[in-house]
Amino acid sequence: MSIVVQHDELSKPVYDRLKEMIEDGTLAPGQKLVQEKLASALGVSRTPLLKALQNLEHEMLVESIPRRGMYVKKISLPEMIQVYECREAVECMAIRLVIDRATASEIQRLDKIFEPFPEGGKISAEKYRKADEEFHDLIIDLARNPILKKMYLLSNLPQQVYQLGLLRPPEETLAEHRQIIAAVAARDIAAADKAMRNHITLSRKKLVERLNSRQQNG
Amino acid sequence: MSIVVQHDELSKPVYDRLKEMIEDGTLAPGQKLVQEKLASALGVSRTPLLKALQNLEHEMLVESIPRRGMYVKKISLPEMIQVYECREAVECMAIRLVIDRATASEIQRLDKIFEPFPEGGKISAEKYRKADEEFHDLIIDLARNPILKKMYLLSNLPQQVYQLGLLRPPEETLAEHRQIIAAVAARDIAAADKAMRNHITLSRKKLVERLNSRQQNG
DNA sequence: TTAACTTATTTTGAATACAAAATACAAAAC
DNA sequence: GTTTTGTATTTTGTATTCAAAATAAGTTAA
Repeated sequence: MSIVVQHDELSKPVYDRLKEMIEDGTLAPGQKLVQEKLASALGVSRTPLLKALQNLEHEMLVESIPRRGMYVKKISLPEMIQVYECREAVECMAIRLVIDRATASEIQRLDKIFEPFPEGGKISAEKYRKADEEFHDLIIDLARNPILKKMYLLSNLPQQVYQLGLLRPPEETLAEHRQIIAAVAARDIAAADKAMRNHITLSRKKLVERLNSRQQNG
Repeated sequence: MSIVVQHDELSKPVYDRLKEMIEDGTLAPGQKLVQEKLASALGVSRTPLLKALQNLEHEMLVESIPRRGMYVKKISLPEMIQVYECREAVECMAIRLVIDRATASEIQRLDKIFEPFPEGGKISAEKYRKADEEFHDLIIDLARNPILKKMYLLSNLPQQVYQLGLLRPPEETLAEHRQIIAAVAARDIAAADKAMRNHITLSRKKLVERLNSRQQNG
């Protein structure tokens, strides 16, 4: 018998806390993270803090400039477009794997996520944002590929998009989500790929438009 | 005027050296990496070594078990299959971006890689392996998406496959490479996606076969 | 007033020190 | 002979210290 006891590392809770603080804006994009100050604020030494910061750097939530310091990542519009291209890569593959591996009841779970949003009904932006996140997260989980999930986390920055307001109205994307689910339920890989690709591409195009108009104006 | 001097960090050369040692087998898969010993062998302290090891952990070349130690990653067959699924995700997207962004002369560079291997001629396994690597690397570069490239590096473990011998004979994959290039040259996204997906899927299927037969036998 | 140079302070990167946990080893019990 | 228990050693994770580089502040010269 082997009962392995999960062992604590100080850098783990520090990592979690920092991630929270970045996501809720306590640590603002572009802000410098002075190690000594952050460490003492969190009640730890620089060693575990640094490990946590390095993890966040790999997830692109923090940016390090050698000998200068670490900063909360401020994502640019071109980078955001790149992120959406990555999401297209990861999620279109994920949906294929879901079709291959998910049971009927697991696919039903996808459907249930959007039950609270009936056709034509009024939609709460915050609730819908959470449902959207849950939907994409569940797809990755049902794909049952931990490495792909790691990649997904790497392209999981679009919370920053949501903080600027939704890219597209829920009424528009809700229908797309339902199309994806229908294709998965029918185990139709080509249709699911197409629906997912369309869903992500449309959002990306919004970003491209914004980039172009910004370049023309100023 | 501002001349920014590239500043050295000790962890960088340590990282490079460790990566080499893992890839050439000096550090064998499964081997424990005792920090003090490795550090003194490399002539540095544990601090920069640890940073290098953490980077390698993120690239899945090293595995860390908290409080126990760090080990050279020993990739399993199921994981290798997952890697190929990730490659399908990343490279199928990359080929789309290449069609969108690469110039004609850049596409020619893809073609030149396989010039040394004429139809029906004898093929050196080692030379072909390098050409194959160069081909996939160039596709990622021509996709001009740094984040996607980061993902690609994460799924770039298949050197370990090559060390066990080629998965499929060069004669077989050479034709597939040429199909991909032709589709890109014709700027045919659907054909390129299909050719790339086919190319990677066939290799993956070999791995699945191997996994299944191993489960049956022992 | 602005610019350039000096000096002081802060901050990073690396080395060292230390405590807690894991491992290895040896003696004792079965 | 095998298993268990207690002890010594090793190794990790964290804290601290230190030197070098970057930043900020202050001073002098144009």
